[in-house]
Amino acid sequence: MSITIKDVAKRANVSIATVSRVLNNSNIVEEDTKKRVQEVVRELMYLPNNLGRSLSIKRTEAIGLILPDLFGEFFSEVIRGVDQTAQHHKYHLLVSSSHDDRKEIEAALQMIRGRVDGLIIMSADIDVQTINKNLPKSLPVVLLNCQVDDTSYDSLNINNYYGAYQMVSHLISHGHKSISIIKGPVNNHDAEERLRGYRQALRDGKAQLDFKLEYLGDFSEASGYDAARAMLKKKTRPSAIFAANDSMVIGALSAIQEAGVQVPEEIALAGFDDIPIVQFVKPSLSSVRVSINELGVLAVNRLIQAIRERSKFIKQKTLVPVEVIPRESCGCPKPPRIPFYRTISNQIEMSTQR
Amino acid sequence: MSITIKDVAKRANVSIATVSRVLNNSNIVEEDTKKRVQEVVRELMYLPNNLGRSLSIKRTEAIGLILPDLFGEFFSEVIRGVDQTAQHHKYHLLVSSSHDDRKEIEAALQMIRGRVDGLIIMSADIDVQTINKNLPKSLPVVLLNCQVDDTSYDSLNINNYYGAYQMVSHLISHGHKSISIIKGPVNNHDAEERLRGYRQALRDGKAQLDFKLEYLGDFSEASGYDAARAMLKKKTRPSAIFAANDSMVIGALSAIQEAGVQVPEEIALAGFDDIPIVQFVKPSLSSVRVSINELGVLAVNRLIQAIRERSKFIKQKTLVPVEVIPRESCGCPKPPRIPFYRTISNQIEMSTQR
DNA sequence: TATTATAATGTAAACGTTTACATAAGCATT
DNA sequence: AATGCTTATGTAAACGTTTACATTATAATA
Repeated sequence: MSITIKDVAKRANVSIATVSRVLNNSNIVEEDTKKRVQEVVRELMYLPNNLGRSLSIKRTEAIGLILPDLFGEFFSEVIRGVDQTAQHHKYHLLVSSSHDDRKEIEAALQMIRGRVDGLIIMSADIDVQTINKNLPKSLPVVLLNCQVDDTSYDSLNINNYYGAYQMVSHLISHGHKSISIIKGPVNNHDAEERLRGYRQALRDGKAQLDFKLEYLGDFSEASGYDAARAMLKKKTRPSAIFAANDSMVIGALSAIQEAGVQVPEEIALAGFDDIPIVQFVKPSLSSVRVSINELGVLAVNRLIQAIRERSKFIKQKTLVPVEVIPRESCGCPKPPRIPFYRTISNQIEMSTQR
Repeated sequence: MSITIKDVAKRANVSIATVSRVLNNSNIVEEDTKKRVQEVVRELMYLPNNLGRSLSIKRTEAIGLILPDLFGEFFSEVIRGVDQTAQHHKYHLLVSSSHDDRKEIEAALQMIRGRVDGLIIMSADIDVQTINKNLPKSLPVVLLNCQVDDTSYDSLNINNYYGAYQMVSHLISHGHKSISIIKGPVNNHDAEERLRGYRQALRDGKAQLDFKLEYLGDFSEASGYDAARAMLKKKTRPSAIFAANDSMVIGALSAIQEAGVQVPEEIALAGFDDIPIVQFVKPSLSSVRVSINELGVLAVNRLIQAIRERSKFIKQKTLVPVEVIPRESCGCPKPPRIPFYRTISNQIEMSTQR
């Protein structure tokens, strides 16, 4: 069927060892034979088989990435960061998705096993057991935004606490003393951390810390809308609102504008995540940008280090930095719009232009 | 190092063949031995090695996808379609990116070779030679939106012609007789096809076909802006504008609104690609949606067929259907906004909620 | 009881590489 | 001329599986 190293060896009148040496340009092969072998390789259009090679050298020179989904801008950004960094380290990338489904996660782990030298896993509800059961202990693994308490895996998490802290501190620096929060759902780890950051910023900034200022939301636009309506009904309303995510801040904005209240003059707004829409609404919304790309970059760097150092590698928990993006809604001037290269249109054209 | 089938065999006092049979639950193994082997497998936490397996059975049960980039909503959508369909067919997915770079494309092809049973390639400037040189003739390949004239590869392309034709016909159905086009760059295949569709629709719809109505653009927002300004300066202006992509239609909208002209009352607008922003601007913009997801689905289906049928498989060129999405800018009522699940925010939360 | 069919298991080759080791040839050194 | 060193090449084992074929044990048949 396919042309193998044996065919080349036979045709060039050498042993397969010599052919292999030529291919991996080992320097101990005579110029003459080298030429002859290369000639035959071209002639037969021989292409080495990676499976055989990997099996032999016990390396695949590829790393794996398992995501809950491959869909949407967030995961796309992760993939991009991972891809670029992997390529930079001369590693190839293998992507798989789990759809946050127990069965599929196991299938993904099993499929990827043996095909990669290391693995990055991003999944909300993966547990250490599942990983242990489906991956050899020897395979380097980095967990991305997984909520595992276990210290037996290296892990990276978004610094929700610090992001919220920074954003709220920024609001305080605008002179706000009474800042409400629209919280995320209970038992959500991100939400809890963001709340914690909010509270600490109030304490440190000597602003009003009061449970009355805390409203419950569930990360949905609707819950943000409801929370803002509730605030506006009160006798005294806060001078600023920090929502635990952007969806809720958008909902809140609707409610506030409906009530004829001016943003940011009468009430300032800030969110979290920096989703694309926040820069298109009016006024543009201040938010905390999660450097998703960097998430991927860091993950790969940790992983490669783990692969290289093997048992010497020290596992740790890393917090990925975030960045406050001030816009009109907190009282800052509107920054320039992001470049257009992000849009589908341009991508299609980029991919089809010669 | 790692536990292999031999370790299991030794421990269970059977041959590796028997262990293999148990693992692939061949039915010709006695219940007793089966139990014993399974016991040992659990005990040693044995995990079969995929490389060895694939090498032996000459199948990997994976397909590859090579994209120009892994970044952004467009490719993300492609990946999603491919991923889902592959999973449906019990194939795993391996993704790699080329960055539209000659060297990287070759590296990607070489790396993926042997690791997959079939390959989907999406790249603007790949040529048949490169593929031939780096992939065995026996590997099934499907080309996605590549401009290759060669018939030796199965290929899928977006139906630019029909999309433009449909959109312009839609404008005509609104009563427009004088419809301008802002063309894409010359020598761009997509642009040419969209222009062709525009002209044919005018012919068939008995609307005014006149080179004076055709303005040159380069797919950029700025070029759309310029083209619209030029139109507005003329004595008689068209009653509708069809831009060859959405970026340009957004630029045109700016120019038109600056001039104080009403959309769609005084001039109607339509674009191509259906990028996310078009539904957020005011008025929302009618566009042609490229079913990117379907692109991926179709590609996988073709590929799997090619893998299954091998030499019996008949290569062809397929055009992927597109869909007109009427919105306010062409005079249609505003359709409901797309659900919010597409945004980064929700994805983060979805991926971290338990 | 001898023969044959069936079922369970083992043996070994195969998949396509790499590489430690062996071999052989050439050459310089004594 | 014998020895050792270098260099080029070959041999064969190894990587971890699957599987055709061989072997053995067991049951069914005459």
